[in-house]
Amino acid sequence: MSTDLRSGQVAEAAGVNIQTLRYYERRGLLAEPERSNGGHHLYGEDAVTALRVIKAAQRLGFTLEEVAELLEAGRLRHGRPVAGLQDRAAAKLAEVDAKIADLTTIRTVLAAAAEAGCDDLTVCASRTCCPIPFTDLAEGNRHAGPCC
Amino acid sequence: MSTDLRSGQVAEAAGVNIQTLRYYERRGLLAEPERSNGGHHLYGEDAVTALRVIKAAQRLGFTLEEVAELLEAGRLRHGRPVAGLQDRAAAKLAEVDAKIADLTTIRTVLAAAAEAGCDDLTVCASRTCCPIPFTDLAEGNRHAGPCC
DNA sequence: GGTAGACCTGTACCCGGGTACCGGTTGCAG
DNA sequence: CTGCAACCGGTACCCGGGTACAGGTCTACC
Repeated sequence: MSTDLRSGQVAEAAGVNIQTLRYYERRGLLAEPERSNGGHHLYGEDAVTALRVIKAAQRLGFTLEEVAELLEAGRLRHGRPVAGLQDRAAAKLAEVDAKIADLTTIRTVLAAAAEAGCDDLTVCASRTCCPIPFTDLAEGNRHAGPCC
Repeated sequence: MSTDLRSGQVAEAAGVNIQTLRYYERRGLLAEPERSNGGHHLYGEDAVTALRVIKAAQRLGFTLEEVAELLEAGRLRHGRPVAGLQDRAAAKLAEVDAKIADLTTIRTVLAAAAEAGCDDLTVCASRTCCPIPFTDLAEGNRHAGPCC
């Protein structure tokens, strides 16, 4: 019933490079499929789904390592509850929120810089009228508002 | 008048690693300073400021290469207007906005996944009730809302 | 059964942004 | 004047996420 796909077809269908497919297999994100007599990989439809899942998780902000854990957890979870998708999604949600907040700060600063007509960073850095909070930004502070 | 600082002191003051200091010099982000007879770098206070500027720009989302261009542009600009900080800040602002929008989408999806009680990605991917839009996400689509 | 094109494995390289190690000077305090 | 920390340049390595290339094999179609 598995509609025997070749690697090129799978890669194509999922929109990834063949090398990437191989790479995911090496990293354990994708199960090694059946082989033809000659050693060619023979995938089922589910491989395409799996790739899409990986890509989706990646876009949700998970690293490949996290994706691997997530899939592994899913595979093992049968019955007993492993700290699974739910918890991790919640944690990732917090991360994403933090990142959004951070970018929002940055947005504010950039907008201020654009509006204030800053033109040269090195000059701005020594003028008190510049809205860029160099020191705070350098230290990676959140919630750093314009200084003046 | 330059309060002759040594590399360790500069690095310390700016909160970076000495190797990083060297690295920035190699990349042309930082002017090579005076040297002592023995070849030790002798920095002025301005080096610390320069480092802070670099770090700030980096946190605003500029790559080191962009920072280098920005500084270069500032240095050359004297008089005639080069496409300087202003334009780039505006462009970067757009990028940041796009990134925020993207993350917001992701946030929505993660929240939905958490709420729907998804537990296993591979299982979810084949159930229509899962709110994760695998296909859309895989293709990197913006504005991909929950599918059901 | 020949041949084009897809596929195989293995290894090496790319990017950005650093960081680490090494063996050899310098600077400064005691 | 000695000893030790700090510094020097150069090179090599790290991370994450791939991508490329070489040289050999398989499949499918004519």
